[in-house]
Amino acid sequence: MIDINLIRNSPEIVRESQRKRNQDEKIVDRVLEMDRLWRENLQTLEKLRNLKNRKVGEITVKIRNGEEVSSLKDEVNKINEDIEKIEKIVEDLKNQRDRLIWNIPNILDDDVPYGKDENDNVPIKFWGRAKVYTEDLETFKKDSRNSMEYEILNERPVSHYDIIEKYDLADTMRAGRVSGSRFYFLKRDLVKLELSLEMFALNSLIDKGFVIFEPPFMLNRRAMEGATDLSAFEDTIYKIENDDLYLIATSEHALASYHMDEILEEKDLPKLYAGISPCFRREAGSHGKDTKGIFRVHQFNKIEQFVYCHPEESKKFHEFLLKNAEEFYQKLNLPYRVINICSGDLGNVASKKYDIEVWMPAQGKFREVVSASNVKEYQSRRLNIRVRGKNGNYFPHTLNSTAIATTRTLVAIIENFQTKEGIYVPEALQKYFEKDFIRFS
RNA sequence: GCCGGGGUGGCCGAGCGGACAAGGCGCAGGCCUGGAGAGCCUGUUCUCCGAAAGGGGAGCGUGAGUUCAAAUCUCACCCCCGGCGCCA
Repeated sequence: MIDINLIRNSPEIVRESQRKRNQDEKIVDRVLEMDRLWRENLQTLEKLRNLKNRKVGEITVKIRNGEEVSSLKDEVNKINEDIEKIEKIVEDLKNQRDRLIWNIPNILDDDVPYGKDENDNVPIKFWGRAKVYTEDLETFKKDSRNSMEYEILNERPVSHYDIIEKYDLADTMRAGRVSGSRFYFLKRDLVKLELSLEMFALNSLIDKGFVIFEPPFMLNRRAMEGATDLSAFEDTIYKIENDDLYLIATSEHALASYHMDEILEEKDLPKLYAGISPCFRREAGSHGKDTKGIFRVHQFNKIEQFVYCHPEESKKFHEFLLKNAEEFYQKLNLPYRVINICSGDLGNVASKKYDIEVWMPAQGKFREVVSASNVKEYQSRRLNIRVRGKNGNYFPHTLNSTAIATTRTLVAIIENFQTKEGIYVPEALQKYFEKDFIRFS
């Protein structure tokens, strides 16, 4: 949620942000109008309540003195009728205003490049040596801005889907029967490889000073609404029937609402949290995309970084989170690029976002594995999380970033490290996996 | 799930129909001091009007109700503690 005072005092900033996001800027004027009407009526209401309070005070005094009060009672009853009427109007106006504000996306950071859609995202960093099938070379050179080393493959690597089905490392057919499409049974070595990824990421984050959490996998409506936005409720979030509960789509949701309605102490900032949890996503509106295998699924496990910090430090921590995530992929030796998400492709909650995309040699594309967002005070306002400051309380900034999303990283490993005989296990995972190779049999 | 006990400000805690939610702790500012401490004063949630000084309104787990008046009474729901039951 953005600050109503920002809309009141600098509506042009909000309009500009809306324009760059390709979103309605007239909403700003509707908010201002509702706000004006609300304040007008609130004034009237408060004057009436003040009058009533004074009358009730008179009654108190008179009763003490044993005087007659029935005419005063009648007066108060009359005022109460007026109060009741105008209370409804005020409440209604405030709800209308707040619903509008609630739906305004976060104000864009100055660093966000202008763009219409994902094609305008700006690659800013490249790392590693990619394996590129000859037919993909042109795409690769374009997408890597000619800034990455590569080696040519004369044969296209086998898709992760074919490998996991053929060697029984996962079963999506039976999962389809018992749960539906986009579900999977992970099996055999892939289960252990996933656990190795998780241990690797958790231990690294502990070393960097993060406190690790396994959060609740369901949240109530208030917490979920504070952590997400309305479009997430429609496209992403699973609702539990008969209960006020919603399945988290990432542990970010739980870690953001962890401090809901609290006032934090300045000396306790920054708070570096890491969550490990399954992520449940409806994937509504993604029909036809990545329908096979485990790349885009309704349920996967993820280790997430989350930070609460002083507003002046969020820029710094955004880079910190990205650096941590990059380190994981470097240690896994997976070639990647970092992109700065453009205004038209940015989600409502983020003010600025980086994605890490790993080169997938079987798909011949860079694919998203990490998303790192600076949310600034958008979530802390919605969740009513404040920091006690010397000159009054303020809203902390929150940030989140994937550390490792297991299924997508498994896909990256299968695509990048396969041979005819099996899959090489990245060195960083070997001490957890206890083998260096998954042999096809 | 059942039977008790409870939910008050940043924290502790009194109030259990009537005048500003007592008191304490913590924190911030001021006075005092050579400096600190002690002591004294003010402030410590949200919100509206106001340039400010200042003034108003709301707020006692949540929501409804009774009353001129509700932290206080009634009802429903949520959460915490204890006991019983069930249970991986």
